[in-house]
Amino acid sequence: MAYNLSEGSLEVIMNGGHYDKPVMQVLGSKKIQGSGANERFRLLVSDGKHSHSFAMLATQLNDKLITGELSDYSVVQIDRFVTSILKNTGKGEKRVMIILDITIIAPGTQVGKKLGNPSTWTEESAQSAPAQVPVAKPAPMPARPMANHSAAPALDSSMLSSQMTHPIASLSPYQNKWVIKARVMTKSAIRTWSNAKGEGKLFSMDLCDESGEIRATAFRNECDRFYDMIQVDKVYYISRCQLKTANKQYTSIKNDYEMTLTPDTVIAECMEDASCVPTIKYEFLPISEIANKGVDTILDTIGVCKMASDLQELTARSTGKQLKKREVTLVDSSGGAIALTLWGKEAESFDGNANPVIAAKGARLTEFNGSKSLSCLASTMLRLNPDLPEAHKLRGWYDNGGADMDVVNISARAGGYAGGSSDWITFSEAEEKQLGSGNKGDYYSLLGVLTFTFADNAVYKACPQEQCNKKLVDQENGLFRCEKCNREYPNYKYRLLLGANVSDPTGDQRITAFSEAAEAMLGKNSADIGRLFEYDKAAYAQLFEDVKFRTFVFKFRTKMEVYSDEARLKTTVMSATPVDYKEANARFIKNIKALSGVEI
DNA sequence: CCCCCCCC
Repeated sequence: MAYNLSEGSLEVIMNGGHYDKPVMQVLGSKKIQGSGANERFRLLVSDGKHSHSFAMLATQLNDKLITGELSDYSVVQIDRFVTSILKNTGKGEKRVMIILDITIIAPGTQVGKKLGNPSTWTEESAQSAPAQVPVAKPAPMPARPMANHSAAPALDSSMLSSQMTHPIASLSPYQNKWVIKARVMTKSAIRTWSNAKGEGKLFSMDLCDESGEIRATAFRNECDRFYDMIQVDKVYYISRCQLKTANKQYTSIKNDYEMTLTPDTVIAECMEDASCVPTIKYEFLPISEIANKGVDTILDTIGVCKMASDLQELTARSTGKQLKKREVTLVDSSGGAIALTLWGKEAESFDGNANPVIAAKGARLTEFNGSKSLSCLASTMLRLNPDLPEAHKLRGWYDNGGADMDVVNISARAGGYAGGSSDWITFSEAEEKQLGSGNKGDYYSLLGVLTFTFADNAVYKACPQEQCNKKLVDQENGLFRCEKCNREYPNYKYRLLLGANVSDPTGDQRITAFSEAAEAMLGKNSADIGRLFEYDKAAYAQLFEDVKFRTFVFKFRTKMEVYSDEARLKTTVMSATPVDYKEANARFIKNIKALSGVEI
């Protein structure tokens, strides 16, 4: 089969002209920076006449390279691209093409060879080539910042066309003459800080265009100057910011750099058609797949708000700060449900009565008591009933039976059956990970055998008050005293405090189980066990014999505690459930697959 | 220059 490359298109593009949907061949690719989500690739392309490694792949197309879909020798149609002039490359100006959209006409394996005999395109060939189109220059900027530092009028936006702006993906600290045309995806509230280095205030915003995204932060004066002007979803021309390397630790924005607004920064709203600038880019993860992600992952998801809690007010233990939160439960057609925690004003104003669709960008995955949920950060963007295809699809699904669908709640609390949301580990793994050594205590699940129970003193007379489970002191006069309530009662309730040993193939652990967990293991409630203890010592002893060597799925909380100068792990049973062997086998098979790479 | 993002 013959492939028609757009011969001569490269020349036109390198001279700053436009060529509609050129067909080129990919001859090579090279990673030029970043890793993971921040990788960026350069392509060696040929139009059959010339070849040149001036093409950069917009990051959203990286997958095509990584998956091999876009391989060497592929013939592609470049559906959309922008060019940008890079300065300070050591050789003066250098034009690059950023590929925004691509159609693979023929895979590399099918083409299998270099087409034609392209010569390497050089600056010299540029000069010798007829200048068919005037070279687009970066937009003219005012020579100096406006004296009054007013933001808006400094730029005559009519002088700018999208052709004269720079793609966000091309920005770097080595080049300062640029104008971007970008949409504000998110804008934070103003925050103040005070530390050893000083104090101040700031807000940040996340910007995007066709080529990529970037975070911009405004401090102190710039914070005052731009905060009111910047509106989410609007498109602005922005220039003269300082670029620096982004600290990936604090953002999920896909860019190696971030920008800081300076006294010279100019921002003007784009008043013309800005439909070419994309709106927020989501990478929605189906809710059922969120459980597979690691804690602290920042992710996007969309779901219908099935339930919303009341507004809760609480005090942060660490900072003493007053907090307001509301927990909403999101469901989607993947059959998953997850809790999303809203904070502050967002929590206050939220109304879940009409079961809105919620799109969340940049929520953080957290884990508590072994179950996962999402939490909003200051930078998380929530949209209610957004005009997105995914949202309309979900609405239709929910209103036509989805509301009644059985869902697996990833955020189900421990104590009940947690729906298999957290992995089982072994005692040796718990030790390796030094679980329990932190301040907060750690939670883990484990498949283990109860090898010994300390039956003596496993049952005690507890304060009859519902919330108080304190052990009572027998006054020997028919009354029982609770030290905690500072009262005497004629009655009591039985509670359990069961010490036991649990073993698994890698080790064993002394554990403590309180009433609910102990009842689950012993298969009798505390009151019945209390009666046996009083009236049928043999049956009581037998109960603790019978439970020995039974296997449970334990959920533990473990924490290092010091008893008379000796550090010891205190491990409490949060829940103990009988083994569902079908589910257990599914876990083991999954592990074997993961470890061996062998399909079973 | 922030980088905290909370709680059960």
